[in-house]
Amino acid sequence: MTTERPSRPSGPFPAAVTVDLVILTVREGALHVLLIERGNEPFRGSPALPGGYVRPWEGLDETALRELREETGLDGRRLHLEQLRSYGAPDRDPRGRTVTVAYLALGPDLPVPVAGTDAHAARWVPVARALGEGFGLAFDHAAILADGVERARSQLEYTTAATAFCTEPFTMSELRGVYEVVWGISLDPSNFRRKVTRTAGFVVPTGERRAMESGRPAALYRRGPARDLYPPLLRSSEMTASG
Amino acid sequence: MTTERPSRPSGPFPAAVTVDLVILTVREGALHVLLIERGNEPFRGSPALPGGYVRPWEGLDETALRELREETGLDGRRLHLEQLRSYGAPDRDPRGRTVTVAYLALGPDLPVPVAGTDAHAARWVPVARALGEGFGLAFDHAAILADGVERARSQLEYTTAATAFCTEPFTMSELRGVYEVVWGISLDPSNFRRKVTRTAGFVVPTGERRAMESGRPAALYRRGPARDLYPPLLRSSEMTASG
DNA sequence: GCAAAAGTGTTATTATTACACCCATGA
DNA sequence: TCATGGGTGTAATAATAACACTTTTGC
Repeated sequence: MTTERPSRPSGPFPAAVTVDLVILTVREGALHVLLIERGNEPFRGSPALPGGYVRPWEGLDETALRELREETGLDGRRLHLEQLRSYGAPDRDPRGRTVTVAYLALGPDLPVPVAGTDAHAARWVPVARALGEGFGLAFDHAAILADGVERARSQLEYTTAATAFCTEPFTMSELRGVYEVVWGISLDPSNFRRKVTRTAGFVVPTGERRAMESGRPAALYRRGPARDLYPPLLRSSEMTASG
Repeated sequence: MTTERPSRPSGPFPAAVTVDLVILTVREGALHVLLIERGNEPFRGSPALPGGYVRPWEGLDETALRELREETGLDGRRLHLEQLRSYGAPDRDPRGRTVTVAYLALGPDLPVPVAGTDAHAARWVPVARALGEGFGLAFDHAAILADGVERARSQLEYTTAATAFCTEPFTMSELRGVYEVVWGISLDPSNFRRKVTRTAGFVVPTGERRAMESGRPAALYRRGPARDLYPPLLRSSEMTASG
């Protein structure tokens, strides 16, 4: 709280606070989200975003990190993890008033959540399907997921977050593929390369090369220290929509 | 909530949920924030962001709108109002666990909060002072305010939010002044004008003019329908720092 | 050699920047 | 007429977009 309002009877009332995670990755040429299957009512059996209650002694970020570790076995400090926004419609949970703080995590194609301690039926689902008709995401999770995807798209414009989707070391094609998959458009390879390599600190070449299935071997890169992109890499300027 | 975790005893525990408002305006050539003076412990007598408890039947946006109306007497639907982010450090309120959802409101130089029903000692404070040494904002409100200011700066780059600071109708100078005050830099008047007028829907000319203290009368404009700026008006590209 | 993908170069277009200069008004 | 912003024009620079072309691999 922060401001009492003695003149108006509106003191604190108990609410449950949770953290839900929108964990995105790029797999098989499509954006995927990590979903679990609910084991309890309400929405028993429905797919849902992983998440859980904030514990009394935890900060919100801490809860997000813990949930991420529990659900995926991954160290959140090595992923892109940021608070997305909060959702608190009074009827969002039929059991009672809950407010959830959503977090967005971006990571490379993780070895499927099996490492998690209690990864109950966690699985990767293409975002297009999870947001499609009749998929039936629990609660308001479809809206949260949609917001998360939009945030991810925007992050690709102004930050180096795309590298979070790549397993190091990665090729320029792989990085470009992230943009293409997340934005759903095609980018001109040569213009993309120029943009990335000329942005100081976006990627650093390892000097190594990797042979591809076919064609000339590609140079390998790692994430650079830069976090922000200037100038940004705007999707509306669609470099090239060469299907 | 969303995910129970039967294997781990971590059920819901009561937390108070509040909404705090970062209400910004431009006055006398400086960015100001609306602060109240706390009447109760803790931080009794300290300046703080206006805010209050979320009521049982309210959504978060509703609470923000209600608080805005109560504190300033203004209709939030006519201001730029958006969720900023949430803060939930376990020790942020000594009375107990609270999570606050901060909102950012941008408005023209409001007729000082007197209209509010219970505007207890609400006043405009220059942001530079509120964030300065020894000002003593309650709770973690200094961090929230800093985040709000940074968000506002960023919004000016990518959206037409700057018009929210202007009283209609406004002149090009007034709009430019908003950018200069919020960003703390000087902009080249002619380049700024070109940028604004060439962005479809940013502003619409009224056809009227207003005589200034000195010099040629300035054309008047109103907010246009556009919400996003493309291309953006980036502050790093500092048009001109002719300060 | 051929296909395929990496990578380089070149040009046209657009956006940004800097700044010169004219316009309309009050004093 | 002068001082003071408002407002227009223009040229240099930088970024983007489109696309031709060369390189290096596997087969």
